[in-house]
Amino acid sequence: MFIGEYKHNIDAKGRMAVPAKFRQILKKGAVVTRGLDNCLFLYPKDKWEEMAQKFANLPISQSKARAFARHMLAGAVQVEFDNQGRITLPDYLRQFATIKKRAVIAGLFNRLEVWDEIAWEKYKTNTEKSSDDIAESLGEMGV
Amino acid sequence: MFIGEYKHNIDAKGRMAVPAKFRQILKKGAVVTRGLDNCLFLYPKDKWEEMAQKFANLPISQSKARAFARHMLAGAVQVEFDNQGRITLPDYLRQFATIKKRAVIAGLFNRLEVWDEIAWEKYKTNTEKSSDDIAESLGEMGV
DNA sequence: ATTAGAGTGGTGAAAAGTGGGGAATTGAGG
DNA sequence: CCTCAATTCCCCACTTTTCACCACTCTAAT
Repeated sequence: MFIGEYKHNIDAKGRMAVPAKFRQILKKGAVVTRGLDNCLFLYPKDKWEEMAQKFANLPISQSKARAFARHMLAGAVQVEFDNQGRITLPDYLRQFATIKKRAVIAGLFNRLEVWDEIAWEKYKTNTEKSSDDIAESLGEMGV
Repeated sequence: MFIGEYKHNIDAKGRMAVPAKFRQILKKGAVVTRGLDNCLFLYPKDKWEEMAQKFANLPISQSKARAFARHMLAGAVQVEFDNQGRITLPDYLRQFATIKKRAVIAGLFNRLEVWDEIAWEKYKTNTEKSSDDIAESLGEMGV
């Protein structure tokens, strides 16, 4: 599955190389969508459909649920690989994540996340400061 | 299992020799990740997957859970041994643990820890002074 | 003293990442 | 229906990094 942290460039045409070790998994199809914390989520197609099903089944009566479903579902695109193992990220997704040139790809087990490099560094320093909190939370999460 | 303390060098390419007596255990695969107190954790693959499964299933909707999953999962890499019994530590992990050249490998029963030598010495002197106090607190945790 | 195992360092070939050019496609205007 | 421009996509070429392999040193044990 997906783990690790990779720094890649995005060229003028919005193309981004996917780490080689993940291409095999994504070969059957991949879906990118708006994620949380201003990053993009990239799912293998089958995993995506499973998630989409969950979002679609959220109670339609609650406005928060509707907003979340729209966020995740309406922003999704299926992406294809070129011969160099790159995918093209549409403008509106790059803008959403404020990705200019340097991007970070993070493996989160069953999905990849795509971050603007600076945003990623900021997020890390912010959350590492509270790493004690996080460690304490281990108990709460049953780890 | 893993016990003991070893001082090894890391070369310009980020390669570090793993103590020979542990290689057999890690032969089937090993995963390094950001640990706590600014050191790295090294787990046998099967042990790690067990943990990763828990991280991956944390609720995606809670920001604390996302932060923790990113710390542990995005910080992880599967490492392979070369013919000399070395593993390569990626830049971002060496930076995280502030490891330059001299590293300490410590056996913690079911995991190995990798420390920058100086950080390790500091940590030891700090905790040795207060180890009596620590021992007192352990009682509260049922040790 | 010799040998075997462990740790360290360097070198060359292969793979991965990056950038750009040209053909094919699409869509609008004549 | 045809032409032209704009965009997309595919392919080629270059650069950088990674990985596998080889060689040396040091320690320890026979």
